[in-house]
Amino acid sequence: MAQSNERRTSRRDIYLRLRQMVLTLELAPGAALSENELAASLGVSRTPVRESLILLAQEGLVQVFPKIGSFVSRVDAGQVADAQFLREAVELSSLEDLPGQLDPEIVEELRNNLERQRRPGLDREEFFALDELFHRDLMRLSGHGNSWTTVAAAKGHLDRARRLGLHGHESPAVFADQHHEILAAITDGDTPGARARMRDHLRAVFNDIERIRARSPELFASDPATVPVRRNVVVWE
Amino acid sequence: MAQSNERRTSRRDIYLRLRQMVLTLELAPGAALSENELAASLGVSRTPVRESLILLAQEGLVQVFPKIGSFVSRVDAGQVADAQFLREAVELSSLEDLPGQLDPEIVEELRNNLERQRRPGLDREEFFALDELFHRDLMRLSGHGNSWTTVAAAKGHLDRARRLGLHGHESPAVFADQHHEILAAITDGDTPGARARMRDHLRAVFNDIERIRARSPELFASDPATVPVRRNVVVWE
DNA sequence: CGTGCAGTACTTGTATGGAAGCACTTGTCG
DNA sequence: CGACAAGTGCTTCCATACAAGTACTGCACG
Repeated sequence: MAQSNERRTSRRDIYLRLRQMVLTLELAPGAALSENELAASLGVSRTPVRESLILLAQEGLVQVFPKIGSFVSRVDAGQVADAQFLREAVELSSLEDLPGQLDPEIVEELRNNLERQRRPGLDREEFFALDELFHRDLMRLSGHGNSWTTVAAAKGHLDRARRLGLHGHESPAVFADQHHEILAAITDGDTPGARARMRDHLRAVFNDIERIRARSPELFASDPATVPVRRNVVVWE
Repeated sequence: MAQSNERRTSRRDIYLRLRQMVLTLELAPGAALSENELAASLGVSRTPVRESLILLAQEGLVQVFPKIGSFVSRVDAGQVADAQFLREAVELSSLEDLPGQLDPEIVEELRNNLERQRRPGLDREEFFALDELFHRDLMRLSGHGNSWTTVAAAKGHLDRARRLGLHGHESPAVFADQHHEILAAITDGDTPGARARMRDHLRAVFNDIERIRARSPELFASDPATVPVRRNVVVWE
């Protein structure tokens, strides 16, 4: 896209880096952040760090309590459900707008993507990256690629919950199969079938979450207005 | 909601104020902003102003060009269409999840709202505020009130376009009638009817935009990568 | 008169120093 | 021993100074 337009700036780097760390659970839900610490460890001043935290706070990925502290937000079950609803509504509606003739370039890309999803020895993050691209390209097929951006921004909590779900022995192969069926229905021109399979797929993803929530409740927010805990002294190394 | 939780902070005030000014067109699309000027006129330092602009930039309501300037973003036809798609998908899907027994409190609120929409002498901003609440409450009926927040955040461009559309002699009465029909279908338990009327309503809103775009093209972005113009020297007084 | 170049006035980005506030710790007094 | 209060150390917020970069302005020169 307008890649040359966006000048490289320290804030953008830090923002993307922190965001990735939160989404991949490298920064665990509930972890305490600190402008000073982050600034020191990232080698910049507090300003770009602080501005990044503010952006992440607007996305709901961190919580900032004035004069108290900043924390990686716990996975909120309500927000997960909201993101699920939003995503389902948008992705299913998008299927209704599929054109008669699919863009062969995107279809080719989707097929390549699917093949890579089946590659053995795929690690979790690689699979998630492919999954993200797959769903985005599906929406590009119907000309709603930009709306995927909004969905992607809103589903931070959902993504973290999914990563928790795949933390164990879950295999991504099941999801890859579902992806395959969805694409098959689309290329067959079977819109109702595509809708049904897409809905089943998204719900399957969602159902995993309740399972993991029962297993690791401490990563989820119990109360919408959670009380922040003071920084636990964690000596690393 | 958690009103007492959010402490009053200078940044939050400024952010909300600027956002309102952009959405109500008090700050016209394309207008040049300046951290220094805004800070001076708002009586604070650059910091909270700057942080607010960064947030608004993430919402797409302003554009910040490093070392060049900040500008109220022009209404982007693409973003308007994206917002329309998103909103339609979410609001229509929400209707599918309506419970058998509607919350009487919300229904009552919706009825009161409708009555006020018909009050003669209603000005534009009053109508928009009521419209906003009406659609939000509709989603609350199906338990998706939180998702409205996401939609509301994404439809900034759509809202500005709508305000342009109602700048002329348009009467909100037509929309109030449509609102009435939607609510009637819902309380009758006629979900398909509600869907159809809601879709017509949202499309009617959208169609107005193309009309106004033909009339005032300068407020719309011609090119996705618009070239910012240097601040025009406007001496006031 | 046209053209190029240096100067200037502005912009946002980053760094840094208090200001204000919260929570825990510790000492003191009943 | 228990309770209360001052102290300490941390946090984020805000203000401000400087750095880096852009675009316009006006003058000199061909």
